[in-house]
Amino acid sequence: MPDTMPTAYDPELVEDRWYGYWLEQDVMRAEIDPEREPFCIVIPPPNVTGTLHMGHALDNTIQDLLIRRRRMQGYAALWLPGTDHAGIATQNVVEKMLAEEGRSRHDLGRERFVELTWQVSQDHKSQILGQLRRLGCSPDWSRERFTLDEGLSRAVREAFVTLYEQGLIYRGARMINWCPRCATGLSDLEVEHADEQGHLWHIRYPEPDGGPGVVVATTRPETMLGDTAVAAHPDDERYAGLIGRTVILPLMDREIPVVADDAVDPEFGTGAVKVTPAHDPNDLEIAVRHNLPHVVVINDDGAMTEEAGDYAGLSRFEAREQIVAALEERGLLVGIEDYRHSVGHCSRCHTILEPLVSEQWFVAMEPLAREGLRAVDEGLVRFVPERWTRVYRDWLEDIEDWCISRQLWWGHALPAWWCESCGQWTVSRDDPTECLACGATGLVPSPDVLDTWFSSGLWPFSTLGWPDETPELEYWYPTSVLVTAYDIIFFWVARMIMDAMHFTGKQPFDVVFIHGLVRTAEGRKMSKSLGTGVDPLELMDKYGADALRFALMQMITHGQDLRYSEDRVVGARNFCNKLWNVTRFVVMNLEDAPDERIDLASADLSLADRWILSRHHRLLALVARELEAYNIAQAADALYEHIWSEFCDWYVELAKSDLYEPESPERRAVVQEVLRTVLEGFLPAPHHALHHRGAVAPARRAHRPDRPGRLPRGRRAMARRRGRGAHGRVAGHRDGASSPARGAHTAAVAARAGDHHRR
RNA sequence: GGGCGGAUAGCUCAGUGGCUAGAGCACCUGCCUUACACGCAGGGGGUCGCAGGUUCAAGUCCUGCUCCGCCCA
Repeated sequence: MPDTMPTAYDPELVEDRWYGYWLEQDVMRAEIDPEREPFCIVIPPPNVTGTLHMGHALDNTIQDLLIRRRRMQGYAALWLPGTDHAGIATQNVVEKMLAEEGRSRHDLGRERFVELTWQVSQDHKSQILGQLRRLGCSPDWSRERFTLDEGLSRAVREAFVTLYEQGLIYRGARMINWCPRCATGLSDLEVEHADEQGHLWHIRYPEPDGGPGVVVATTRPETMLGDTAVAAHPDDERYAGLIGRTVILPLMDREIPVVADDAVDPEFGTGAVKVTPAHDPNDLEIAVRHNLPHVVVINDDGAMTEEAGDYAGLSRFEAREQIVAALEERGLLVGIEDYRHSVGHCSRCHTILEPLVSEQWFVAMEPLAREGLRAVDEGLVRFVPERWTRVYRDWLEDIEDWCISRQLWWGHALPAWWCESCGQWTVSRDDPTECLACGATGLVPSPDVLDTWFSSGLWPFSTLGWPDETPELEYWYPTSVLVTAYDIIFFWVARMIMDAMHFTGKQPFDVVFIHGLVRTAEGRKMSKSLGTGVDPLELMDKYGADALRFALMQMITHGQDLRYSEDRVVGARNFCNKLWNVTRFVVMNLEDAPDERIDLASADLSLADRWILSRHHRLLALVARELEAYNIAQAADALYEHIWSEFCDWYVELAKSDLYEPESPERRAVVQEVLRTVLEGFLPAPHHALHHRGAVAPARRAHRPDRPGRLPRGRRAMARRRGRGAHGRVAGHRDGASSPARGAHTAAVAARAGDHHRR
């Protein structure tokens, strides 16, 4: 046996092979079973924008740990895999590909662009799923979903139409964030604010009679062309005399009023501000209060409109330069100061956004937010760590309506049709042939698609068959745990909770386990474009999937970002090697052990025997407790400590004399029994290896019911011995984790240990 | 401006009022001892961010402050 076990652990020899074996044995499939308790995790669907990064490796390692543990405990444990079409993100990826060839999406046209994006996304999807397999993940592959597949698209329509019928989706002209490059509206969440060094330009707006007028300060002089007023605080004595009078808007020679408004901060700039209702949300509010007209001077594409007079057609940046120059020439530029201010950028392409008034579709969030708050208030959803509850709550308590329409090509079509006859919208579950308002035919489908997060919000129940009342939904929903990073609490977690409460009347999951982001050793963000990304595939090739997984598990802190360094994976790989070798040692020394187990409770135990058994039971209890509390790193560290420092360094060393020169055959047999008992505690597989030397039928032990009231749990053979494949053939068991090959060293060790204690 | 998190060994981090504050990595010394050199035995290394307070006892609880990071507006 030892001659077929190399002295150094070699993941390549076992990982693929065992994954294939699990597939062959169908151990990942979850089936509805009224005799068992359901347990369900739906995967946070990776975006089909590319391949998996370290964050995914972390997220999915945790999920695999949780699902394997429950599977081994006898639950009907479903881990539902899938991917997200990721609307704007994927569209951007494909547009960048085209840009490299000097083409744009418009060169292809909508139909061909969407076709291309399908190809690209399918390509990414298969890579992603392959990476999950490489990582050793054990979802039920037969239930894989994609946000754009037929069933989920139907769920999206159902949700949209229902909200519309309930008056919670409406269409209207509102000021929204507009990305001139993507040429679409965005939600508030898709805006990335960054402090940038800019200028505060002080511009004089003279009085019609040539009087000095007022000096306003602005960071965006190009918008002045659309000014329809100047405003000052009502208590600001500097401008008391000007309120109610007019000034001349330079360059446009338009007479505009000076108004008093509480919203003006007297401390900012000169205390007088220009009012551009069409291009600034705060100015729009002032305009509403003072009944001011709107003048649109910047277009959808970021160029100046006809309303911009001499500047029409220029880009907003060129216009700024020329306007500043023109003002200076006319002596109206009173001063320029350096000024750091926050600028909104498109979270996908980083273009500076324009606030524009635009006709879009919105979800009225307030009623939904109330339901979302109820979910946490009543304890239906529990955040782990608990402090994220407040982050979630604060956002919901102060929520704005959600702009859900996107002027993109990649995504779910908005189920709305425009009637050219009466100008009304028809919103419908099925493609309508005539206008619901006037009955006219010739409806024009909306060209818009939905915000990608609209479909993600339905994910926990749409993947289980909603809106149909499927057996899966009935059995596994609400799901058990959601595992995700804190950066998508608003985008995704909150919306899932609100949608679930609204559409299903139940929480989408009982627990949200929030983890941090994987950062570089220096604490920087990992990013492919910055060259700071680390490819999990490369690490797995170098050290094995288990080493990566165990390293990640050890690094998990509650909600803290974790700093990755390769040293950690090396350490975990060494631990894998330790496990391999102690297994080797035990296997070698149990060649002649009897199949009959010794009852340690009545055996004549040495001090060392009693010590290690006591430490071992303490470890099993500790791991179980830590995992129930989602203290994954603590569980991993406890295992590491116990296996290495207690079992290997002390017990195995002490056992050698009893094995090599025993006082009596009985003594030797007892030590052998202790060795296998402890080893099985964290590595169930040797159980088989030790008992299948001869002709013992694997099935007998594999199906040993080891807990009354539960269905039999399988045990996995240690079938790595070449030429003895039969020993590893354990048919029909449902245990997907107990192989020393992969699961054993990471998730399954922890899961197994915890499970052991539960019995 | 509001909120959250962090500050403990050179680095990354545990530490849930109670023994001499721990681990991994790194470093130093000695070992290829028949499970493992991806290893073994041993060693050095700390003003627990600062200042107060509570307590028989504080890295841990309270107050204030400093610095770093993140989120929101």
